[in-house]
Amino acid sequence: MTNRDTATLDDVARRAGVHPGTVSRVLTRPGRVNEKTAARVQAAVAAVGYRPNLAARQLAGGKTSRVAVIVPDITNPYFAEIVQEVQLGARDRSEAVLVADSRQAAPDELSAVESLSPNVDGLIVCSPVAALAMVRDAADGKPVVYVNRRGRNVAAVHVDQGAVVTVAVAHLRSLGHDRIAIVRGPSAFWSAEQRSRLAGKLGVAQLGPVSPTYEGGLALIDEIVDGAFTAVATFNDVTAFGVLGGATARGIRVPDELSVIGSDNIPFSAMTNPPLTTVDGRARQVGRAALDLLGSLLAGDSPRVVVVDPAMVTRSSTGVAS
Amino acid sequence: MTNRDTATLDDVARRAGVHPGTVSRVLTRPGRVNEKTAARVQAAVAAVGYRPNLAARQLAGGKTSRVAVIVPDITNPYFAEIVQEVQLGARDRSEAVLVADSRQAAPDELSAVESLSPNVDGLIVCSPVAALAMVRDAADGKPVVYVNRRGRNVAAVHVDQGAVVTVAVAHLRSLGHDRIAIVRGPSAFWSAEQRSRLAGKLGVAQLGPVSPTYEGGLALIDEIVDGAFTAVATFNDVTAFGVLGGATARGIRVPDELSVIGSDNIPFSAMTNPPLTTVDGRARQVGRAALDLLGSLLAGDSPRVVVVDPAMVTRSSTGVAS
DNA sequence: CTGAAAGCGCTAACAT
DNA sequence: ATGTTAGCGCTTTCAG
Repeated sequence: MTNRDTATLDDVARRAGVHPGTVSRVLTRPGRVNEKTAARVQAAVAAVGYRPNLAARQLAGGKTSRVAVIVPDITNPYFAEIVQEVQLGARDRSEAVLVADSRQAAPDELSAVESLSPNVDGLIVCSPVAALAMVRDAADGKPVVYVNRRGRNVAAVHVDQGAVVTVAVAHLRSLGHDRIAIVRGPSAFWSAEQRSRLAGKLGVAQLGPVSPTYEGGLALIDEIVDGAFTAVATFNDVTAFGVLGGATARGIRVPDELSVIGSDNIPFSAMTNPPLTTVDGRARQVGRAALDLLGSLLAGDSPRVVVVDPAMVTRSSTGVAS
Repeated sequence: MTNRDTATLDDVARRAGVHPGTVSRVLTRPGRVNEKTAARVQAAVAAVGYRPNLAARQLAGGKTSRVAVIVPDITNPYFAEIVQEVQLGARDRSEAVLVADSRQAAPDELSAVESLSPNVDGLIVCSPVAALAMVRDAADGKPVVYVNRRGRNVAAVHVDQGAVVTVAVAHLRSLGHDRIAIVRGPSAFWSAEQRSRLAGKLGVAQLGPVSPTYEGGLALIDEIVDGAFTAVATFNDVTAFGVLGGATARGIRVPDELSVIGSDNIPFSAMTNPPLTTVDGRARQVGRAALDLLGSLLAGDSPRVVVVDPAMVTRSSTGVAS
C-alpha cells in the first residue's frame, strides 16, 4: 500500500549493537573497521534489508551514486548503444543513469550539464558541440568524460577518426576506385573536422558538409553524380542510408555503379538492401570505456584519453570499380 | 575551479529579509504567502541565482524532481523516441530522467524498479514483462504508468492493439490479399497477446511466436513460403526488416510476390528498400501521454488509461495480390 | 501570514 | 578501532 518502512542506518546499528557511525564506515570505507564487527554489521544489513537513503548520503557526504549521460540524439542507435552500455556498467557499480538529449544544440547541451551536474557524481558528454570550457564551467567541478571529442587536459574517449578515413579509403582503393569522395559532417563536430583534415592529406574529394541525417545523404546524390564519383564514404550510417535512397531513386545501382560506405555500424546497417559496408564505431566499447574512465576520475586519477580503433565491416554496398 | 559557492535557501532568506521557512513556502506552495513578500523573495532568488538542493529537498520533503523510465531495449528506436519525448517533457517540468534498460527480462525489470523507485517521484514502465503486482510492489508506493500494457486499476497508456491488427489486415485485404498471416510476438508481451486474440477473431493465420528481432523475422521466411501466404503483418518493424531480408535472400520480390507490413513506424522503416509499409505506433504521442499521466497521478488524480490510435503508413512494401 | 524549531538519514571530523 | 557530535539544506509542523 504505502511505503513499507524502510530500514534505516540506525536500525542496522541497533541490531548489530554498534554505533551508527560504525555502520556508515563499514558501508563506505571497507578496511577501516575490525573484520568481526564489519561482518556483524553486514549481517545486520542483510537481516533488515537495509538500503541506503541516497538523498541523505548526498546531503551529508556529497556522493550521489548517479552519473549523467548527455547525447545529441538518443534516437540514433549509435548513442543508444552507448547509453545502454553505460547503464549496464553503472548497474554493476550500483549507480543510476540520468540521460539528457541535447538535440546537438549547444545551449541545450549546456543547460543539461548545468542542471544535472549538482545531482550526479560525474558526467559523460557525447559529441559535445559547445566549447569545452563552457561545458567544464557548467559541470561546476564535477568530473566529465568527453566522447568523440578531445581537448587540452580533459578526459576523453574517442574513435580514431583518422583511422576511420584511412580504413574506408583503403578499402575503396583496394577495390580499384580512384574517384572517391568523403562526406563532411557538420563543422561543429570535432569528429567531422578530424576526418576532413585527413581527407585533405589523403587527396580525397570532399562533399558537403551536410547534416548527418537521411535527408542530408539523400541530397548528396546530385553532387555525387555531377562529380562522377564511383565511391563515397559518408559521415555516418544514417547519411549512407540517404545516399542509398537517393541512388535507388535515380536508378543508380549499388554497388555496381556506386560504392557506398557508412560509419558507425549501427545494427540497422546490416538490414538495408544491400547491406551496408561500414566502419564500426564500437559504440559498446566506447560506452564502456567512458564509464571506466569516469570511474578512474572519481577515484582521483588524472584525465586520460582513450582512443578506440575503428574496424572495417565489409558487406555488400561496396564493390569493384566499374 | 571548484564549486562556485551555491546560494542556499538561507542566503535568499537573508537577502529578502524573511525567514527561510517563508522562502520555502514561496517556492513550494505558491499562494500561501503574501504577494508582496513573495515578489521580494522571487527577486532575491533571481538575484543570488538560487538553485534548490534536490537532495535536501528530498530528505526533508520527499520530492525528488526525478522520474524513471524503464524500457525493454533503448536500442530500439521506438523506445528511444518514447524516452526522448519523456525527457523533453520532463525538462519543461524541471524533472530529470533516469533510464534503465531491462533487456525485457522480468528480473532486471523488477530490480530496476526496485532500485530506482526510492529516488524518483514516479516511474514509467514500458512493455513490462513482469507481473503487474510485482512491479507495483517493487515500486513501493511510487506511482507508476505502464506503457503498452494494461491491468486492473493501474494507469496505462497503450496503442489500441486491436486497431493495429484491424488496420493492417484491412489494408492488405483492400489490396486483394486473402492469404494473410500475422506474426505473433513473445507471449510475455501484453500487446502480442492482444493482437493474437484479435487475429483469431478475424480468421487470420498466425505465425510464430518469434522473438521481435531481425533474426526472428528472417527465420520466418520458410513458414511464409510453405504457407503460400501472399501478405504478412509482423509484430514490429525490426521483425519486418528480417522478413524483407529473408525474402531478398530467397529471391522473393517485395511487394510483387509478397507484401510485408511492419508495426511501430520507426524512422528507419522509411529507409529500407523498398520502404516499409507499417502501422505507426505513435511513439512520441505515447511518451508524452505517459508523462502527462504520471503528472496527473502525482497531482493526486486516480489512475486512468489512455488509448492511442495507431495509423496506417502506406509505403512500398505492400502491393496488390498477384 | 510568517517566525521558530525540529528533524529527514546520513557522513565526517573529532575524540577516546 | 569505535563512539560522539555536528551538521548537510531543506520542508514542515507548531506557535503567534
